[in-house]
Amino acid sequence: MGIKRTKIVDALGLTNYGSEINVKGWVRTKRGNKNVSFIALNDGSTIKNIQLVVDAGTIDENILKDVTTGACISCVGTLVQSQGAGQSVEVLAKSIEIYGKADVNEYPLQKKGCSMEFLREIAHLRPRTNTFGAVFRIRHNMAIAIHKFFHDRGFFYFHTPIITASDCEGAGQMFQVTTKNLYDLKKDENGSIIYDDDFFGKMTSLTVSGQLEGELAATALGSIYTFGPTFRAENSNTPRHLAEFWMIEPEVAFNDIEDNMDLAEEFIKYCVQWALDNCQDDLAFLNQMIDKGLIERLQSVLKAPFTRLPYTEGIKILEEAVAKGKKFEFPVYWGCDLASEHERYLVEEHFKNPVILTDYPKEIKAFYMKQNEDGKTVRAMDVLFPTIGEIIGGSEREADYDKLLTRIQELNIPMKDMWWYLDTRKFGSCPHSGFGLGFERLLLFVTGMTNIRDVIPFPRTPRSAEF
RNA sequence: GCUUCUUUAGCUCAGUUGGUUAGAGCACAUGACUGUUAAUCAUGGGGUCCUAAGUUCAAGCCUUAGAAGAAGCGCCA
Repeated sequence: MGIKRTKIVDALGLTNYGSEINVKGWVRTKRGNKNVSFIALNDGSTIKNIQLVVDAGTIDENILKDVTTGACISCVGTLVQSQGAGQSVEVLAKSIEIYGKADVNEYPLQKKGCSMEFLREIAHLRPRTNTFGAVFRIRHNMAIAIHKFFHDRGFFYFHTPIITASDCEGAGQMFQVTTKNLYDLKKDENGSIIYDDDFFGKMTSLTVSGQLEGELAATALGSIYTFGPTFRAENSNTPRHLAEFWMIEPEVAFNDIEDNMDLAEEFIKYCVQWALDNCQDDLAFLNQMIDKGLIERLQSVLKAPFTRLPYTEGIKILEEAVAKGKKFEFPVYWGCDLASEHERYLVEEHFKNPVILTDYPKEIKAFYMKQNEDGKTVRAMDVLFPTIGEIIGGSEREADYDKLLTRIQELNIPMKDMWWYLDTRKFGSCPHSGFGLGFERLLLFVTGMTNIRDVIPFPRTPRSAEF
């Protein structure tokens, strides 16, 4: 053929009508009559298809009959202005080469009407759909936005380990990592498994958070962020949980809780703005097909500051709501952990705006959070979004060695896992803050998808690790 | 893990009080149409009604158990 391939995203912007062009991609639909056929071709470079026009007799019938939905083809033709209404540019086909046929009786993707559940069962093919093409292009763009946001502000991308020997990183259940023969486990006299001969010589697991190591980096490089896979072995069956997900965890020396909130809010707004600026076609599609209010909701998040509210004030609002007759399944009182119905009331009914809740009772938050002077609360912050709930959890960290040690001992956290973490407070301790943002939860918000299994290419959830 | 719901054609679904041969749209095949936009129109093929046991003269429909999926909740990001 000899003509260099043009990506469809570029071809659609060309105006040098009459010149020869080569496009390659997967057939979405073919339609027409005995005089002319129309082929909608997509190569993933954009959600838009390019239309190939085949005049009768131009292309061998035997080739044309293999141009079916799902087939992969290469087409050389003339770039022309479209006579039809749906597009401005199209390709008048001169020759078509079939790269890969797709048997119409076996190819599972339909032109319309597939449920998200069905597409999950064919996750190896679902990126070829409009919806998942859009989602995964946006996913890429969000990853780029995240790196650009932090890089532009002098943060360093820091790689924390995926395999860890500490079992106290968070409250989450962990996946164990071992090369031991599980059919023949050696045990000591107490029945405990002996790990001396395991690969690392001790029990190891997949990380549930890079935060503790991230803090080590922040106390050296100043401002860092992590962005990597994270694993939780919780038996969580919800549209907001994955066993394997990606998390972004910035950690900044000398930031207090206010700086931390500023960073979180600026960060989320930057990502949303990036999507609006760089993913217009994909967002327009999702806005039309998945969620009619998507673009408007994205724009509205950018307009107003997030509502910032101490936990104690939040409890007051909830108690007032109960007094006025609002019914909650779980009781509201100072000290209670907020259930999602409580969070949703604050975000979706009371404020109708993203809410950053701060200063939670220390009993319901992690050991490393900085204790307030009141002796009761800690400088935690949760960023709560409509429908998806907690999108960010973070805090100012406890910088005082004695306070942190006391808290660790109160909670019976083993020192063998904590000595190196405590050293950051022992040697040149500094105030610092950070947070964790669930990448897929951000994507839920940005794409309007409602199930987290549909914003990651190959979801891992309880009883599901296919592909 | 708890609660609820769902499972019928390749896909999305309907199926009345238990009653004779289980339906529709899309997809697919064939045909029609001189430019279609999820093309349209006509005709046609296509079924382990999730699995097992039970009740009944008779079960897609009722009962019990199981499986898979989803939603709500808990845990959290």
